[in-house]
Amino acid sequence: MTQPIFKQLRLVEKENRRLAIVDVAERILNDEGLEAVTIRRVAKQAGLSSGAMYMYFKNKEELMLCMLVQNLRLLKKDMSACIDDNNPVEAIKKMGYHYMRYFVRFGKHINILSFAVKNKEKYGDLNPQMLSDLEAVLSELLSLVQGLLSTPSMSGALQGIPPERAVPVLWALIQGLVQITLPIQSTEAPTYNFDQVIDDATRIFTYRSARP
Amino acid sequence: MTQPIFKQLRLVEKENRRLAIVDVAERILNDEGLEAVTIRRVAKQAGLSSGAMYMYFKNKEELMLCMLVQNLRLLKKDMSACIDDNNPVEAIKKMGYHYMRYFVRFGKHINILSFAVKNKEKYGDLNPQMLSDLEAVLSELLSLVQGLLSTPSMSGALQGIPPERAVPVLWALIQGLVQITLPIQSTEAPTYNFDQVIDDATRIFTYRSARP
Amino acid sequence: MTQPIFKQLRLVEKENRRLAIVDVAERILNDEGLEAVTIRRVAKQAGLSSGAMYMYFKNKEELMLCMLVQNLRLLKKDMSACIDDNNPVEAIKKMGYHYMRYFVRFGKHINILSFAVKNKEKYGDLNPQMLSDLEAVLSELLSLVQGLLSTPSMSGALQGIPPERAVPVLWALIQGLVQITLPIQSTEAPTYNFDQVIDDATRIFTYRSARP
Amino acid sequence: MTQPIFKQLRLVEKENRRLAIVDVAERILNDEGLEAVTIRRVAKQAGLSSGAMYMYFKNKEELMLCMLVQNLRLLKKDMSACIDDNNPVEAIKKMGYHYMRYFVRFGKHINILSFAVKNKEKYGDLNPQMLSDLEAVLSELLSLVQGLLSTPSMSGALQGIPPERAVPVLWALIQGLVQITLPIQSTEAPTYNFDQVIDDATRIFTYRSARP
DNA sequence: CATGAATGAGACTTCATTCAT
DNA sequence: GATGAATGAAGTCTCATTCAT
Repeated sequence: MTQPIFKQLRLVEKENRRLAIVDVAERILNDEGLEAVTIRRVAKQAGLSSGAMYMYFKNKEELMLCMLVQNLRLLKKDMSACIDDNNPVEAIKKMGYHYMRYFVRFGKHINILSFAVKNKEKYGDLNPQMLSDLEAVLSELLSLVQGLLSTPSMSGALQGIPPERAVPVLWALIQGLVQITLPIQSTEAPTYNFDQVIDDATRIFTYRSARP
Repeated sequence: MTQPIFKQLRLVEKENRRLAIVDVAERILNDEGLEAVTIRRVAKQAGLSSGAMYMYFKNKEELMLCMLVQNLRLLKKDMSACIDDNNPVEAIKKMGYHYMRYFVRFGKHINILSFAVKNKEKYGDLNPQMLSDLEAVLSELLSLVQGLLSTPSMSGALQGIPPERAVPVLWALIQGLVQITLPIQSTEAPTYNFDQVIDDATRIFTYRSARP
Repeated sequence: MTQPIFKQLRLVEKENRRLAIVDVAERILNDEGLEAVTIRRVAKQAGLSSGAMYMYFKNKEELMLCMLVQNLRLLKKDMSACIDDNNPVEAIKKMGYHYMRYFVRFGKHINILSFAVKNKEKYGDLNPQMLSDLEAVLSELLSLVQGLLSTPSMSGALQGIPPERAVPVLWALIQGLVQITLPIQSTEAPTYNFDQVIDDATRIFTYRSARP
Repeated sequence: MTQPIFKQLRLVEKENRRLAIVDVAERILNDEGLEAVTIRRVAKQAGLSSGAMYMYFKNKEELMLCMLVQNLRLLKKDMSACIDDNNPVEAIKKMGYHYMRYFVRFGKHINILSFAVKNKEKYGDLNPQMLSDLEAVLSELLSLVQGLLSTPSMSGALQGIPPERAVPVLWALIQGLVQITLPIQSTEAPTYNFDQVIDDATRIFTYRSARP
């Protein structure tokens, strides 16, 4: 009867070490780019042998997936804090800002959805637990946005389009904005600026809601 | 007197072979993803030795750049055909459609802008001709969209935001839409559909212009 | 408590394998010339995959440097054994002989000094430990020669030139002798013979010391 | 009867073009180092196709050999101008200076003798004409030095050693001096200086001749 | 549990040389 | 004579992954 508890503790420790490794991997991703995220480098910086990595992740792919889920959870947490039914326009802007930060951290390197989809085809043998975690956090994110679009004050802007259908539009707008302004912003003479563009976008997008 | 003609013919042939190689590279990009686009594989599928590739492209980077420019030209051609000042909303939709096709073909794998920016820093020695070609086609594309947004019937939707500032918003929206709907669409039970989403988006985006 | 010992043993083994690889590289250098010393060939003859070479040497350059240091250490050991303050002339001859052997083994292919200088510029990231080893053994070698030239019985031959300035002259003479006699000696009908030439050289060089 | 003249002219032209190519190769050797001397690069800079190179040189090896002979001829010409029976010591210094210049130009990259010997083994099929040219110019060079050492005023320094045996000693000294001082001289804080070292060397070497 | 040596494939790239045109 | 496209081998190096210890 004591065994199960032991085992459980072991599992918890293992999960913690997993997270620690993911942290290291993320730091490398940020500091040196996607190509620098190699099993060896992560292992070394995590104080492990490269062989040991395979005790925590079946694959390099699984490590990447784990990073993705981790980051999406963070994004969800940040976005949750933005909800403000009294001022959905402002909330949208804030969400956009958090998405940008997520994008800079992670999304820049790995596209969520194409990753998920592509890998479902190729690596059908990825950890199913992790895949369902991914789906879970994704749907939570969408719910967040949908909740926002369901506030009465937004209905004007949506022009009768049901919120669940407006979600992808809003999400797409934000993602597109980030992607398009980000690389330009790092130029010497940036022609666009994220803050301004997102401001314009929300103005256009929420025209009706502004003056009900 | 015949020599120059000969040489010119040679050059034309060479250019054709370049394009053929780019075609092969693109096929691989589509079928197997970005990482599969290696000099070796392209060469083999093009029926060349890997060494011969360097007769046509100084670099792997130059090959990629060549693909990018090629695709953007196609996109511009397709978009140009959509211009319709009498019905800018419809034009936007069509452009979105073409952008989607471009994105499926190419943009999915390589982000234009981040590519351009990153490489300007790292590979200052890329074929300058090609780089200026890239800049040219990019600015032409932007002009197209800007032209569209400058039609009187659009001014309502923009709410006083000058067209040049609305361009990135529109572009971002389209790009975002494509990215977000595309991978989901290829799922077994797609929850979104590109055509519908872009329809909703234009409805929201151009609310004012619809009923002046 | 046993772990550290284990690790140490591992390190010793690794160092031994390094040396074994250097041995192989040297054999190739001797048998087939400098250009034949490629990572691939060394690896194959050492019974390794080319990839494995990079466990022992960060670079091809590091391998070369390792060979160089190894050989200079041998040279120094051999030269040290020649010191004989009572008969510096004979000592010089013996040193010349050892330098010749070193030269045949290694120096023929790679010029110490130009290697050291060139690489300090280009590869500032070479193993610093090894670079300092190189400098150490080089200065020890120079000290040896300088010590020899500082014996009172040599002062006559130097004609007031301080020993530290005579060092390069002597060294150069020996290096030049070796280089010039060696290739000719391997001809079918050698016109010069190292032993005779070095004999003549010391006679000329140390004229005064011979009859004080 | 006219044919032979034609052919002869053709041959002269061909020889001239050969020399032009050698010139180009040498420029590359000087400017960019030995590894930069590739058939392609030489061809391009000479305004030829790479294929055409093989009309003038059977091999890359033959091109190198041609460069070598060319340079030795230049060296011989320069050295010839130094002969001064009244002041052989000064003449030796000047010869050393010219050897240094030759060395910087060419010898630095390719060792005469080891080249000659090695290639006689490996490439027995090198142009025999050229090989005999090489031998000829080499022996002329040795004669020059030998002539210098045969002047009466030198006999003291040689201590009875016949001039033909002193030749390699002197040559070796010079070659060694150049090799040893040159790389150090390009350091930031050069410890040796060619002019000074050669001065010291001649002082030691010609002790007797200075004060008969 | 953990190590790290080793593999084997593959990445990009350059080169001397040949040969159809 | 001359071209330049093409080859094939070789170069250095990195990586995910496995396995004896």
